[in-house]
Amino acid sequence: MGTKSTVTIRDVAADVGVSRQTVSRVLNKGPNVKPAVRAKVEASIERLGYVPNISARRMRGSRSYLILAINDRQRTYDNWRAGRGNDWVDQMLFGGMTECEKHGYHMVFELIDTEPAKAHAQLSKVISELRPDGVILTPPHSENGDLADLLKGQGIACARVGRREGHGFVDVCMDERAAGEQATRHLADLGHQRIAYLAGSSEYGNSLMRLDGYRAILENRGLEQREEWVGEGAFSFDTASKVALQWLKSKDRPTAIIADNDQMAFAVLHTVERVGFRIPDDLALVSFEDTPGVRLSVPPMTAIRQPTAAMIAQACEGLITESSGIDASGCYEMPFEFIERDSTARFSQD
Amino acid sequence: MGTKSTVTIRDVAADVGVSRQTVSRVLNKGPNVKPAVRAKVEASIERLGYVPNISARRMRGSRSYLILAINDRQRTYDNWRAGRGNDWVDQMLFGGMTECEKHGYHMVFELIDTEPAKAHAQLSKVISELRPDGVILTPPHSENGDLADLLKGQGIACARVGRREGHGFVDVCMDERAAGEQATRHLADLGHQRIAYLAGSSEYGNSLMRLDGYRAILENRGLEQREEWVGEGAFSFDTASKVALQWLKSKDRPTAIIADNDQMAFAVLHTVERVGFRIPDDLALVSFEDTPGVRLSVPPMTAIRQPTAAMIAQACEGLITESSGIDASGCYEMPFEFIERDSTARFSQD
DNA sequence: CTGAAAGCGCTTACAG
DNA sequence: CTGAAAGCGCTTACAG
Repeated sequence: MGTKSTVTIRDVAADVGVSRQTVSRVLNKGPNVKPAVRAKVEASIERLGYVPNISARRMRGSRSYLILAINDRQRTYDNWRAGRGNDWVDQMLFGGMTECEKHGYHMVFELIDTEPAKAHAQLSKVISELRPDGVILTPPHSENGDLADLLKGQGIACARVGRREGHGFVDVCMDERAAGEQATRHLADLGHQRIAYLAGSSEYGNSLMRLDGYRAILENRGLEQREEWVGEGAFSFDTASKVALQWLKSKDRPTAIIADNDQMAFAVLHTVERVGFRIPDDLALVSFEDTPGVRLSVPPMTAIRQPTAAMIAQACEGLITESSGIDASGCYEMPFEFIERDSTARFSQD
Repeated sequence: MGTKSTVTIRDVAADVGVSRQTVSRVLNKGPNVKPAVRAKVEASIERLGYVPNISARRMRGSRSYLILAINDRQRTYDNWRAGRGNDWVDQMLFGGMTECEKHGYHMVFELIDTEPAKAHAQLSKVISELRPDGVILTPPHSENGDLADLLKGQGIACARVGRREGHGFVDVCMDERAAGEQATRHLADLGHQRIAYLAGSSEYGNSLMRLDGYRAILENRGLEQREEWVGEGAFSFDTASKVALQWLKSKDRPTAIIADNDQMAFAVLHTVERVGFRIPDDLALVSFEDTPGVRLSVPPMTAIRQPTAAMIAQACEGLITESSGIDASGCYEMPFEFIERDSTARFSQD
């Protein structure tokens, strides 16, 4: 029905015999429409196949029905080019599009540069062009205060992934500390006594929180803590390989390693192979991202799974609520998953 | 600069002391502006930080600067949920966003259902809302004539992935036959004489073309062709496993298998492991998609890599050209890549 | 080469 | 509860 060239609010108004404003009120679920009139308008909309034009809506109106999700250009391109199969973007879209659709919104995904000055200019440009109702910032842009200020200055709601302040922002995160605890507890429960932690970067707040969780469990279970069992892997394959090699060659070597991201977990995997050990028999391994490669590795890895889709969905919901004038700022902590696979097993003193 | 609340064309006009139409002409690179005036306007735009509002542009104007890319909802959700790491969507975005950005366009990605009636209604809705200048249809929607008609009926340019007709459409594809030839030639060059082909579905045109390429090389090289060496794997892991098992258990078994997609290639990998053979020593294997998992498998697989990003970029370019009133319809065949990894090796009669 | 007028399809105050 | 008017920021004919 109604695939005629273009049905406008005017056609519906004429069809029902009311003014355009009345149709607009029905569309926007406004008050002050007699139920009978509302019903007639709704019927006409259905029959004519009328769909509001988003561009027109946002001209005079205040809402654009657009949520803009921003990722870092460099990292995203690197991933795409490498075809590494990191599914961060997919999970963002999954969560974001699903949520937006529920509310009649559309998600637009854009990339901006890491470099602060460029990032500012590019974000400024895209919000001027698109005038989204809300913007989602992911790391590292979620850490950039200028960007957040720009958005707030233009009256655009802003969600930040991986932040936890709230205060005017829709912040979404996961409980990193609990994730660190979970990984460590799992290994302790399996009987491991010498558990090493391959950290990403001490500048990365979330890394620190996970590490806190690790330490808390070690403390709690009375397991040995050694400074050299906390390594700096710099989120890099090569650096992580070196650290892992050192650990594996040491006597009293760790029997389990927790890696702060998948890249480093793969480094451990390769290093273990190189020295002729086996996972999980000689070493248990837990990773922290659960990108697809982790499921296909040999053996498949036990991992913490970040709730990317859930975080973005929550961000969208918050942003959409905000743009209807209701305060939805705050910090939303989404539950992570822990997925046991074959890279961890009971430690057997042989 | 110019992060004031909102700079409009009016501000620029006032700043330079010309009319809004003149500014509009400069913006749209129209003729009939004195170079000196053009320069002054451009300088003012730069200084004021003016950025055209896309919604306003598409109201009176004919262009929306939006390209809509449509994927199948079911398949996309399945992939996302499974976290299988299929990077189709990523490659679409990679090619599409890069190209759109060059032309000042934005890409919007949307999902519609497979079921024809729903697909029609959903596409109709989203184009009414967004009024994109062009729409990219991917399989299976690219095969749906109704959808193409809907778009053309509304005067929206349409690109189709995997079609080759042209005729009013911007069709993009890869040379499937040549890909089939390439995979087969590679194996023949390595000395394989008994090469089997694990086909997807005979209803899928691209499958048939690849198969043609396979047969052509066999013919050309004088290699044995057996009917039972062309198996129907239905693009499914389980079905493909059965076919592969039968092949591997037969005497005079094939020494190489070409699989029509990665799912089936993985099935072969697992089956080989199950019967105690090794790849590439006992069997060479080539796959046809090169999703990320293929690079992480043990061993990494030799594969044809579909030019997804290039196809979508080409589709965007064609669509943008069309929307400026120039005919860009036709069939664009993009080059595929062939990536040799460790699942193929010289056949040694031992 | 440049500008005054009209209008795209909606929503926002403002009357009634 | 409903409608007549104005206007969002642009571009499109149409004059000059």
